Amino acid sequence: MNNKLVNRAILDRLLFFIFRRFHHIILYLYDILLYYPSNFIRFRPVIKKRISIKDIAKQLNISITTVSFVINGKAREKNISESLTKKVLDLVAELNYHPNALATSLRTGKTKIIGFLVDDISEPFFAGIARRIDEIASSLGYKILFSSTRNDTEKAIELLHIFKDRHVDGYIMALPEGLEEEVKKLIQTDAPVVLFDRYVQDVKTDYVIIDNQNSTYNAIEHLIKNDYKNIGFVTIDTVQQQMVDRLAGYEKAVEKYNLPAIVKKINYVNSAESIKEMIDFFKAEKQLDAVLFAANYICLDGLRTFRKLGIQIHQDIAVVSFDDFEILEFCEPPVTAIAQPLEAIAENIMKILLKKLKKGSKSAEKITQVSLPTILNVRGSSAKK
Amino acid sequence: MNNKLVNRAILDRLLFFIFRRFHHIILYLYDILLYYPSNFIRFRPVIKKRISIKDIAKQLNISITTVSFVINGKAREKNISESLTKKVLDLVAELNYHPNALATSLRTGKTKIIGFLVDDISEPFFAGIARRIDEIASSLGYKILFSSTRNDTEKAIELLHIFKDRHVDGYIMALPEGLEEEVKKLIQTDAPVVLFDRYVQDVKTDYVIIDNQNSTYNAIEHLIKNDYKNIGFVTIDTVQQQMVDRLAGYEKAVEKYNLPAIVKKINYVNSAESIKEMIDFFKAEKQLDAVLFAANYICLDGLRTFRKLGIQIHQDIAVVSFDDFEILEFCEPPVTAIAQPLEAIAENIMKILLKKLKKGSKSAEKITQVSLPTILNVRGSSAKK
DNA sequence: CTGAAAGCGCTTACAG
DNA sequence: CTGAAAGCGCTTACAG
Repeated sequence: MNNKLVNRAILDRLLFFIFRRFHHIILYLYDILLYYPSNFIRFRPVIKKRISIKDIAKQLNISITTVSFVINGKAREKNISESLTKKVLDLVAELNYHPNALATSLRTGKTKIIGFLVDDISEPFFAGIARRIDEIASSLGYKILFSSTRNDTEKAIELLHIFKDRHVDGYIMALPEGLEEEVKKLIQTDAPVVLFDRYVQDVKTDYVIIDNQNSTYNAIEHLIKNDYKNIGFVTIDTVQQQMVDRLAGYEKAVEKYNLPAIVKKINYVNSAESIKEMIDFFKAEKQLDAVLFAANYICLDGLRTFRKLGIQIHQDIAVVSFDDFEILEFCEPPVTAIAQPLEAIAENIMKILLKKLKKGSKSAEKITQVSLPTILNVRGSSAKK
Repeated sequence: MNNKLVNRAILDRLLFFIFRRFHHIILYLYDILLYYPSNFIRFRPVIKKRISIKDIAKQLNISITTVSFVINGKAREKNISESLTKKVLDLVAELNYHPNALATSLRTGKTKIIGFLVDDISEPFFAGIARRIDEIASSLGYKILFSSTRNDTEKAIELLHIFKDRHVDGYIMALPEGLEEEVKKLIQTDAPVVLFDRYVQDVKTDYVIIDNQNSTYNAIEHLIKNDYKNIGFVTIDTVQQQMVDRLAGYEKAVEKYNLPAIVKKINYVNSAESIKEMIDFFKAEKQLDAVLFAANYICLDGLRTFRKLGIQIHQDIAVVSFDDFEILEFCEPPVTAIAQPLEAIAENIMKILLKKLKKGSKSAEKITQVSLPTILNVRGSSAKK
């Protein structure tokens, strides 16, 4: 019964008062006693505790320094004998020891965590990027912490701060509106940041986008070659650079071929409102023989509009979608689409980020800005008249 | 020039040899000097360093203990005077101090990170759950670390270990095949684990699933009420409990109404192979007037099969899909579907997990197993003959 | 070739 | 009502 009361706290106090200078030595002896209790006195069962570098060192009677070096693959560099190295590695394997990542992080300042911030992780495009980024990151020992801003600037700023507090090593984000200044500040602290999907002329940083202007230009040229002459362009009313660029590509193409520019800029609130606006648009512009929808959700609403108006794809109007998604394959006929190269986008993001991560936070690095080509998946909806 | 060389390392050494016992006091003086260099000697600009609890304490001339208590809202509890509390909070706000989450985690053993493990984060169902879980978690100070197993058992086990090494506070997972033993081990260590989507009879743990059996039962009953008499069921050949339950619901329904059970179990490898098998099936079973596809990807392949065979939805065969997804709305006519309640699933997962997180890791807790009802979205594909 | 010890930035049991 | 100090589990500059 009394043995139970002999716990570390009480022992500590006693030892402290007996002889302060030998505190550590005595504690050490006490530890031995804890580890091999049966050799000394009857003791309550040893509590299973997470094994640490100290335990490894103790069992081999060497210092934790040596253990640390071996574990971190610095055995050769630090001239640690092969036999000792092997002993350490064997024990590590035997005890299934894994270093505490938290302690390592606190010490080194690196967490091997990357923050991933997008509007909504459940959007297929972002979810697709997330999966691919995670795959590359995981293979290199990094993990992804994600969050969705849900188009809320306040929330986005807060999330950025949370990432910072948690010491993420790097940031990947589809820049939310209103976060330009925060991101600038972040970049000034030498934090590795890679943007994708959107970019802002004003924010000088690394990013990976697609070549929006040429994508729409090529799509429109494809329609023109298939004899379409009244080609509409449905987009949203925004200053977002990628949407501006898509429109510019359209305008460039129709101008070059001397065709009329028929543009509808939806004041996007939600799907229902958007459909209403499109109904008016398509009713007013009966001469249209083709249309390009500037993004997946716009195209979705466009297809819904066609249903309501009884408009037949291809038969009544040729259709091209910016962004490719499964539904397009199931339309009758299937819809031609500009596809974003998810794989390439993810790879480029990670390539840039990892380069920055490796370099350490020395500033004055070069900025890498990548613009990737898209693929035009030609289907029945844009076939020759 | 020489001033530049007066760096902390050298000073440390000197101090160390001069008088070891006063080391700390001297260092403290040195710190003052660092902070107010202009008062003493010409010094290079102070390096901007991350502000810590120490800095707050030093500036107010109080102990870090007090600062810590105030920051953690224990001021009242620890009887710290209101005026001092205010002083601390003011300085914290002024200096924009944020505690280092890493240090807190190392000390407390809590990371406020939840590990989220699924087959593929880019699948709409998982991505949808991910977003909702993140929202609830974020509002409570937790963050989500995710990874995709890609149906690789080895990888899944590794990922689980990585989560463990990173000390996630809890786990949410759609149990991958072959991970039963690992998860059992995890649960034995009192780690909070909540499964969803799948479950295994054998693994006693908390989970949130949907009521698979009743879902298919109701859907079949719906078809029967609309006069369908030869109802097929297309599923995959698997022992996964949720698929077994879906089949059971079907079988129960046709048995009750004395109808034939016409079941196709696909040996699922990929979409192309699956379509091949379905083509054979539908060619052989011409008498079918309705079919229920047991999951979204099966339904997708079913729809592709219909295209190839020129089978018209509803006109030739009534269709119901287990899982609702956007494409179904765009079919002609739109397809009836059993919809999983994403919101409710996410909420239940988090409710259970948070309860376990709060309790601390005392074992002998009750196990919560939730089975949620689904919604049958009735559309044109299953209308009366 | 190896080890003692400081320190990353917190929390908290004690002491007064 | 407040503080000194140990300790979470690592890494690494020094010392020998």
